[in-house]
Amino acid sequence: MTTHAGSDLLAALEDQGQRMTGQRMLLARHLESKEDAFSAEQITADLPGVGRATIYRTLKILVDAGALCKTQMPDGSPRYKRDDPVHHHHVVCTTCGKVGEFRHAAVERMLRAMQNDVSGTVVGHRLEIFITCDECLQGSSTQH
Amino acid sequence: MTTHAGSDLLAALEDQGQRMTGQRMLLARHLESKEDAFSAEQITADLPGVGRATIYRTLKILVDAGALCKTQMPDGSPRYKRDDPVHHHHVVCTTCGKVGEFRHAAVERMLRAMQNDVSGTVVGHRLEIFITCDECLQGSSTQH
DNA sequence: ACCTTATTGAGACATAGTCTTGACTTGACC
DNA sequence: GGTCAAGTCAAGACTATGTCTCAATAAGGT
Repeated sequence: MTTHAGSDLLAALEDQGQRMTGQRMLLARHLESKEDAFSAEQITADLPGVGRATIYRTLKILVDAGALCKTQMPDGSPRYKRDDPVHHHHVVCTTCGKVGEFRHAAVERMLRAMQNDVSGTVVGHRLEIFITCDECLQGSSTQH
Repeated sequence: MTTHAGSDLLAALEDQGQRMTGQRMLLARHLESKEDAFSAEQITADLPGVGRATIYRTLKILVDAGALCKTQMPDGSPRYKRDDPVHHHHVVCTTCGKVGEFRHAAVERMLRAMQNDVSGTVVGHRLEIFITCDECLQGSSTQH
């Protein structure tokens, strides 16, 4: 067994048949420490020793492998986040940028209904819910 | 009345209290002629006489005014499209890039259910359905 | 230890914008 | 019709998010 204890990200890379390089281990370790959603650029700033191309390349591999989720802010700018690999959607706070997950039966039901309604074959979807989270609501009300 | 016959886009700009400049009229007239979704960059190529910044600025104004819709391809690249101003979502063919609209009770029902489920206040959402449209399906099957 | 092959970093290139600045228009007021 | 402030313009610098190429390096199987 070549499992790297506690790192699902490294495991995901291995599963993809990728080589374990120093940069990837650095990156994986760094991402494990991130609780919140982050931009690729943040990571390049955090890890000046790792090239930009490598970071973008590795993020892409991890997204494709399902070990990382990519979501988009209301303005379209992308954010990455470690997430449950099971299918879900994102709740994004437009104020603080925090990203949460949700699964809701109504969503899946809606998507099934959709399939019968559109002409052509549904191959995917994207759903994001934008909110102002409780913390940000409190923050703005105390500033009154 | 200063209505510009047949141009809801110009009307939208006026409603926003924007000045009617030559560039904006050119742009509006050009957009009226577009049936399908387009990228901002296409427009800059179509109208070499109008500056890039002006085009991006005006598109943004039109999107904010609800006269134009902005949607995103699966890879995140944005497309603009003239659309019904009533609330709807987009069906995007991942093969030919054609963008259609749809409205479905299940979607709105789902969003209402959502409201009660997330912590915070829902301020918006984004939903795109990716399909392979009938034409593209036929095209690929005949190539077999 | 060796050798093949994947991976890396640097930097060019592409796309989608935003921002600044000095010049030019609009449109409102006379 | 002329004046003038404020809004708008084009050019071009700058940012973010990627992708691609290429020469140099490092993994990892044997």
